[in-house]
Amino acid sequence: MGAAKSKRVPRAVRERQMMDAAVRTFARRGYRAASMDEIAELAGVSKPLVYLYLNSKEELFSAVIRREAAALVTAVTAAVEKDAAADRQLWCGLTGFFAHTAEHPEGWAVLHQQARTHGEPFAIEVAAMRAEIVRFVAGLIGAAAKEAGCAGELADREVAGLAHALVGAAESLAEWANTCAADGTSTLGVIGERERPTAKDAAGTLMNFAWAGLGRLMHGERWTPA
Amino acid sequence: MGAAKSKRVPRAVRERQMMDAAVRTFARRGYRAASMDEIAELAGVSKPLVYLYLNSKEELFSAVIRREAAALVTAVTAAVEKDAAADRQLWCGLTGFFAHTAEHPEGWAVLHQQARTHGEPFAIEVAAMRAEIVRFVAGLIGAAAKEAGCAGELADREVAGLAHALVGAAESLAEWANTCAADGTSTLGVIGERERPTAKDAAGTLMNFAWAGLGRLMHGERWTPA
Amino acid sequence: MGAAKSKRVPRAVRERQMMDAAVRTFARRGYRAASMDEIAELAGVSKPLVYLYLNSKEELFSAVIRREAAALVTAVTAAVEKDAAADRQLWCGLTGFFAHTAEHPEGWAVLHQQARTHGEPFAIEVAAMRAEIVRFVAGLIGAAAKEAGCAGELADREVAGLAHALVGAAESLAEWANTCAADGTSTLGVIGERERPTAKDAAGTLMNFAWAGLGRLMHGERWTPA
Amino acid sequence: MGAAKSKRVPRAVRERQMMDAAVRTFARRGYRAASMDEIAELAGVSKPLVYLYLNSKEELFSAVIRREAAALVTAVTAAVEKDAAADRQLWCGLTGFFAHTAEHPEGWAVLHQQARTHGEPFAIEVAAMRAEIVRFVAGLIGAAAKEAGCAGELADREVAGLAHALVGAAESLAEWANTCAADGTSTLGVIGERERPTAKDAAGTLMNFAWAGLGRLMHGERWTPA
DNA sequence: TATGAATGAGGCTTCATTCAT
DNA sequence: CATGAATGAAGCCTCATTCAT
Repeated sequence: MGAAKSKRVPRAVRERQMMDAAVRTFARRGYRAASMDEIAELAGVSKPLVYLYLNSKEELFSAVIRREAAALVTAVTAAVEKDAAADRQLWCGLTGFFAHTAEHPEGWAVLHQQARTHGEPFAIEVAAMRAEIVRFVAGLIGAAAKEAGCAGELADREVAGLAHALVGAAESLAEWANTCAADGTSTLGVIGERERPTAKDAAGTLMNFAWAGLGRLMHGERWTPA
Repeated sequence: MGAAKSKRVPRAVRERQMMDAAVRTFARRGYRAASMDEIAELAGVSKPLVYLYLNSKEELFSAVIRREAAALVTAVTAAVEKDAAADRQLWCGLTGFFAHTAEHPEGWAVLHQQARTHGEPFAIEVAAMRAEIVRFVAGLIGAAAKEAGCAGELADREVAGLAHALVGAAESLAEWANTCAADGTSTLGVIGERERPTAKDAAGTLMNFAWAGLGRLMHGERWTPA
Repeated sequence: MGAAKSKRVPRAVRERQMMDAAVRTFARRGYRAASMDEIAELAGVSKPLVYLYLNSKEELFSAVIRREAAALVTAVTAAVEKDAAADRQLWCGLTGFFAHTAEHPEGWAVLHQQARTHGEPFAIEVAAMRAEIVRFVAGLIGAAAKEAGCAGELADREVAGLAHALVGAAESLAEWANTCAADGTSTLGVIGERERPTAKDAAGTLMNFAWAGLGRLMHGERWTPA
Repeated sequence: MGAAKSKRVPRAVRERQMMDAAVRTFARRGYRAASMDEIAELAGVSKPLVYLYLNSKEELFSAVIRREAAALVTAVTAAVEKDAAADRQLWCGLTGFFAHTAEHPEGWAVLHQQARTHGEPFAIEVAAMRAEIVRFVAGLIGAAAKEAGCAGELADREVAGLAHALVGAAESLAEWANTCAADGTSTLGVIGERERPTAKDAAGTLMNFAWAGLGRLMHGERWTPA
């Protein structure tokens, strides 16, 4: 299983191997159910070495979260074209987001499902990353409003709420996509759609879903129950 | 502790007490970290009685999920006005959803955070409930399209994607609202807004966010990257 | 080994069995080297039961110390004749002390060797017991001085030092006696004397050693280096 | 950390550094709780080097005991004036003993507290040292008896018991003194006196306590319970 | 002379689960 | 209907010790 049994590996490499194994295991089993034994075996090392390098299950999880969060933020940031129009930037970011979560489903699972479920010490790290992204999106919405010459129509608070909803929808779509994609053994895919959307499809769906609506909002057209 | 020590209680009542305790405990600690000891104590009974009535931790969790899922579906279903217009129906459903998740945050936490995080046996039950809701929403979108006389503009697949995004956004908002509402000690609420939105506010935000965009879509106005 | 396998024993009894096993094991191996496994086996129960009743190794050790300290103080206290002369009281106390430590060598070993060696939480309990005894002895010395009509000759501080030395000598003799008495396998007994002194012998030795000297001190005869 | 990292140090020096670190660590933590890691770090070397030079934890501890025991015996021996009167010799020896234990509290702690607590292999080495000292003291008592012209009054066995008690009292005083001297944070010092006695004070206390009594004994005056 | 890399073994603790009453 | 007594299995973590350089 784990890597071919190669002895005497430099620390940095071993640490990466261990964290890879940890991401996988935490994603598959959840924080509590994942055992250090399993992680060590998957990494192809003995348990004491994991402790020597990463100190404890908690610190290991924390390190994993930080690494995956940084990778995600980097991917999204790198995907946007800096000087494009706001809608273009948002589309780029979403595409980057969906592409990254599709390529690293286990990292995304750890961030989205596990970290938020297991108490403050971890949730805070994820919340910080999420807040960064929400701020970025809110900035784009605000910029778009200005570009459209209707800054006054949207209160800051409203912009924040919309950004939150957008990010939430994106997260939800990403998880849904990954659930569909799981190998054929999963019974979950059976319910609902089957084919996994590409990153561009997902981004397009979301842009259509939201951006168009934002356009109306910016022109003061609001939906009201009555 | 838990309930006042009253002996000789009929089975149905005892079972409800146990499941209430279980919901609370699972929501607070997560599936793995919740101990049968804690659940039994919180329910005010001895552990063997829990096993006598609910057989095992797994079955107990399963029963909890089914109960909470049914309650949520019932609440949402009951909230819609059967013969109203599609947008009105959607708004009603969303309002009912946000109201129920706000009144039963622990049930919602178990459904949304715990059940999906802990392997197939449980996730399937939640996925089924979610699929039911998604179908309902998709039906509304389709109906709205028909009402607007533009059925042909939206492919079924597109409708399903939009329904998914809408449900995802709603779930995200619901969780966010509950996180805000947690007692002041939570550091998570600090990031982003502070005041918890009412159910109607949340539903309105989402309708504005999505419905308006849907309107455009139905008229064939699509957003494209180029 | 451990007691004949008797199931379903009331808690109080089981707790005593466990503590007996613990005293034995701690005395034999020392606090750190004693394993909960060994204690449980010696007590004839499973390890979880030990934890259920006594919570942790630390608490178990603490409980053992308290029990043994109380037993020793009780034994010494019970041995003195309340209204006798001071020297008689001291002799009685010493006899009781030597008799108790001889009958409970493992308890004494835990108090004298283990508890003082393993950090404050435990050492404090023993120090408290020891202080109680030292105060008692100091009181007797003071009383004797008064009886002899020479209260002024001995400063309080001097009395305390003497009491300390006397208690220390008694402890040392008790340990020495127990070391001698250890079964034939011990190589320690070979060095020095062989026959174990009786409690009365030991008390007599100490009275002769110290009391007679105190007599001189009380009359102002002091030893000086020059 | 420990010493400044100086490479290529001759073996003898390195060994001393290691044993110094070991004494300190064993005194602070106890034999079992002391880890080879901590010792190596405190010595400023890598763990394999410790094993290369000292083979195992057990041998290291043994070496430490031998070194400290030899140092103590040497100090006591060197302190006595060879041709002085017996009482003078005893006083000198006690003074030397208290001075040495005060200057090397960690070595004394290892000898007195740790070595005797951890099984035969180590206890024997300490017992041997102790026996040597006891014989020396017994010799002095015998000599004193002869000097006083009353050799017949004291049986050999009685002399041995008295020597034991005297040594025990001295040990007890030494430990008590070191306990007092520990930094102000120790709660143990609070019980009993506060100021640490000098070596000469301690020796004087003991001489007064014991020697005077011995004088009486030598003249046939015995204390009897009745 | 000296060390970074690595592990087998074992200890403390907890938990889901079952008897016997 | 209800429980006090009890345990097998497993998890986290640490340690003394060695290998290859």
